[in-house]
Amino acid sequence: MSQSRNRRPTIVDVAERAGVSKSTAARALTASTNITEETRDRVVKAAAAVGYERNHLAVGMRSGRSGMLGLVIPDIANPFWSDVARGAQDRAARAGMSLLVFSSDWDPQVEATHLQTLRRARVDGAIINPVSDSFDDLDRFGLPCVFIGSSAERFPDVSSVGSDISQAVRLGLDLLVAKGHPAPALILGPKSRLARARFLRAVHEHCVERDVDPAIMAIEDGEYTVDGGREAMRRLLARPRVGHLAVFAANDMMALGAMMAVRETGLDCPRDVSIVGFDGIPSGEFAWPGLTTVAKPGRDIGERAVEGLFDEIEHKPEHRRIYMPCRLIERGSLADLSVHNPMRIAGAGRV
Amino acid sequence: MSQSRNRRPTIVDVAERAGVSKSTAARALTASTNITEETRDRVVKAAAAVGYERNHLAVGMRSGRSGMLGLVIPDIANPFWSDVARGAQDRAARAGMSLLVFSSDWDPQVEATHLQTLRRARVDGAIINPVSDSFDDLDRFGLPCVFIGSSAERFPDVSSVGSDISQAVRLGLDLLVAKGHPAPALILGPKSRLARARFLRAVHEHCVERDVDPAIMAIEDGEYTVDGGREAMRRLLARPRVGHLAVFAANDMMALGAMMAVRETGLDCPRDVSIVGFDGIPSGEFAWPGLTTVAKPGRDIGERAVEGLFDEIEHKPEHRRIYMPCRLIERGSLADLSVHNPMRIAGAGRV
DNA sequence: TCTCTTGGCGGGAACGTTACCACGAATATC
DNA sequence: GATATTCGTGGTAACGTTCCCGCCAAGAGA
Repeated sequence: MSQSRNRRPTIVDVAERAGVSKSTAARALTASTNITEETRDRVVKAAAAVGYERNHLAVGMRSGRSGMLGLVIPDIANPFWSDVARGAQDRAARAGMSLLVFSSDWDPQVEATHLQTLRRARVDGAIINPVSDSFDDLDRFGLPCVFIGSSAERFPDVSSVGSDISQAVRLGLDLLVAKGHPAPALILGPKSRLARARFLRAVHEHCVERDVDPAIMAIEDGEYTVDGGREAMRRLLARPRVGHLAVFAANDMMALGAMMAVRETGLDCPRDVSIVGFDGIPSGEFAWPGLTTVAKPGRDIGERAVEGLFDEIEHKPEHRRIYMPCRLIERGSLADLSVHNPMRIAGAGRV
Repeated sequence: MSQSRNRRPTIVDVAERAGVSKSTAARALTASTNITEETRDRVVKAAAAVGYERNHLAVGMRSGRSGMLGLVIPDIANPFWSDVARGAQDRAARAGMSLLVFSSDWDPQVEATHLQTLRRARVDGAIINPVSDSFDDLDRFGLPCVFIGSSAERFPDVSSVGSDISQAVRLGLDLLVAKGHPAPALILGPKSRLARARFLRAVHEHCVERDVDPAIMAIEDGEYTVDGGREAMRRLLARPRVGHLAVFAANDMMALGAMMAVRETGLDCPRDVSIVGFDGIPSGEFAWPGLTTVAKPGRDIGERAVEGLFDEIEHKPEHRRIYMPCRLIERGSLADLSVHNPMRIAGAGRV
C-alpha cells in the first residue's frame, strides 16, 4: 500500500519496510553516529530490497549543494576542449560530482544563456573559458568559478588554470634553435586576441636572452584555423628568402594549414620548410610528415580546474593562477640543420 | 529584512517586493493564464530587481522533471563521440535542457556507476552507448532511455539511433568498384565485436548483388586502433599479390594505421595501395594523402538520439530503431584505376 | 533508591517551487 | 434584479531529504 507501482521508492518506503522512522532511516543511510549496527543493517537491507536511490534533487535542495559542476567551453567537438572536458569529468566523478557541459561557440550571447542555465541548475561551481571580452555577467554570476584558457588572463580577480605559454614557447624555440633555426618565422593569431600578445611576448623574452633581435623574425597573422594557417603560409612563401624556411605556428590547426600550403606550392616539408605547431591535437600525429608541436596538457588542465574549483567552493582562499607546463612532441615536420647532424651533409633532412 | 545578503533570492522575495502572494508571483513567472498584464509586469520587474533565478532543483522536485538528460559514452575525448556529444548537447539546449556527460571507458563497472549517478540525479532520460554485453542494469534502470552506436543492436526492446552500416558499406564499395577495385581487401575489427559482423554482412550483400564471390576478398582483423590497423596492413602486404592493392578499413584509426604501414614498407598510397576508411574523424583530413572515407554523422546521431529520447519521455510510443545515413568524403587515398580515367595511362593515380 | 548522563530513536520543520482549491469581484445570462 | 460564469488572487499542501530537538530507556554514580 505504501509504495505504488509507478512511483520511485523514497526514504519513507525504506523506513516503513525496516520498521523505523524516516529520521532513523536517513541516519542509517548517511551519518555513522547515533545508530545501532543492527538497525543500520536492517535499513540498508530494506533500502536494497525496495530499490531505493537517494534523490539528489531533494538532497540538493535541503543542503544547498547540488553535487553538480558546470563546464562552459567553446566547442566540445574541438579536440583540445574535449580533452579538457574529459579531464574535468574524470576529476569530478572521482569526487562523486556530475558535470553539466555546454558549448558556447565563441558566442557571448550563447555563453550568457548557458551561464544562466548553470545558475538556475544550482551547480556548486563552474569552469568557464570566457569568450566575452567584458564578461559583464561575472559580478552577477555569483558562483564559485574557475576560468580556463588564455582568455582568463583578462580577469585578475578570478582563479584560473591555463597552459604555461612562456614555457611552451621556450620549448619550441629551444628546439628550433637546437636544430639550426635561430630565427624562425611566426604564424600568429589575430591581433585582437590576447593569446597572440602572450605568445609574442614570450618569443621576445626568449630572443633577448639569446641576444638576437626579434625584429628579424618574419610574422604573419591569421585566424586560428586551417585556412588561416594556409593563407599565412602562402604570404610567408611569397616573401623573398634564401634557403630553408622554419615556421613556428601558434596553433596546430594553423600549422596543419601551413603544411598544406607548402605542399600546394610544390615544396616539401621538412626538406624546404620546417613547421612547429602548438596545441598537440591528435591530427598532428597522422599528418605527413608528423607535426612537431608543443602539446598543451588539456586533460590535466581540466583536472586542475576542477581541483581549483573545489578549493574555491570549500575554503575560498586567495585567488590563484595556475600555469600547466606543456610538453614537446617531436615528429617529422622539423628539419635538423644543426652542424652536428650527419644527415645534413646528405641534404636529406627527412625524418 | 526579507532578503539577507548572502541568500539567493526566492520567489517569496519577488512576491513581497511586487506586493503579491507567492502563488501569483509563480503564475506571473510561468503560466500565461489567470493573471493581469499589469500584475505580471510588476512581478517580472520585481524579479529582475532582486535578481531572481528560478531554482531548478525545487522545480524538479515539485514537478518530477529535473530538466536534465544523461549521456554515457565511451570517451568524450574521442573525436567521434565528442561529435555525438556536441549534437546531443545542442539539441538538448534548444529544448531548454541540460546534459550530464559521462565517459565509461568501455568499462562495464564504470558504466554501472555512471548509470546509478544518473538515476540519483533524477535525469529525465538517458542516452547510452552500452558497453556491457549483458547490461543487466537495463531492467533496473527504469528511466526513459535511447541507445546509440552499433552495440545497441543487441537490445531489441530499446529505442536506438545508429549509423546505417549497410548504406555506408554500399557507399564505400560502390566507390571502390567505380574506381576499378572490384574486390578490395578488408581490415575489420575483432571477431568478438558485433559491428564486425554487421560490416561483413553488408559487404556480402553487396557482393551477391554484383555476382562476385565474397570469398575472394582478403580479410585481416585487428583492434579498432592505429596499431591494430598497422599490423593488419602489414599482414596484408605480406601476402602474395599482383599489382595494386585496395583496402577498405572498418574504422578510420585502422585506416590511418594502415596508411602508416604502407609508408613504412616503402610503398606509396595511393600509387601502390588504395585505402578507404570508415568514421570520418578529422585526422583523416590532415593525413597525407587525405583519407577517403565514409563519414558517420556523429552530430546528427546525437541530435536524433535526444529527439528520440523526447518521444520516449513524452509519448512512449513503440520503440524505434533509427539508422542515420553516412556520407562519402573523397580525398586522395583512393587511386582511380577505372578504364575511363585518363590518368591511368600515365600511371600516376596521385590526386 | 534517586538523579544524572548517555545513546538511540521519532516528530516536525525547512529547503523553493507549483498545483489545487477557495474566495471575492466583475461581468454575462436569463 | 437574481443567478451563473469567468477571472484574478491568496492560502495551503506536497515533492524527498536532512537537521534540530525532545523523549525514553538504560546504565552510572551518589
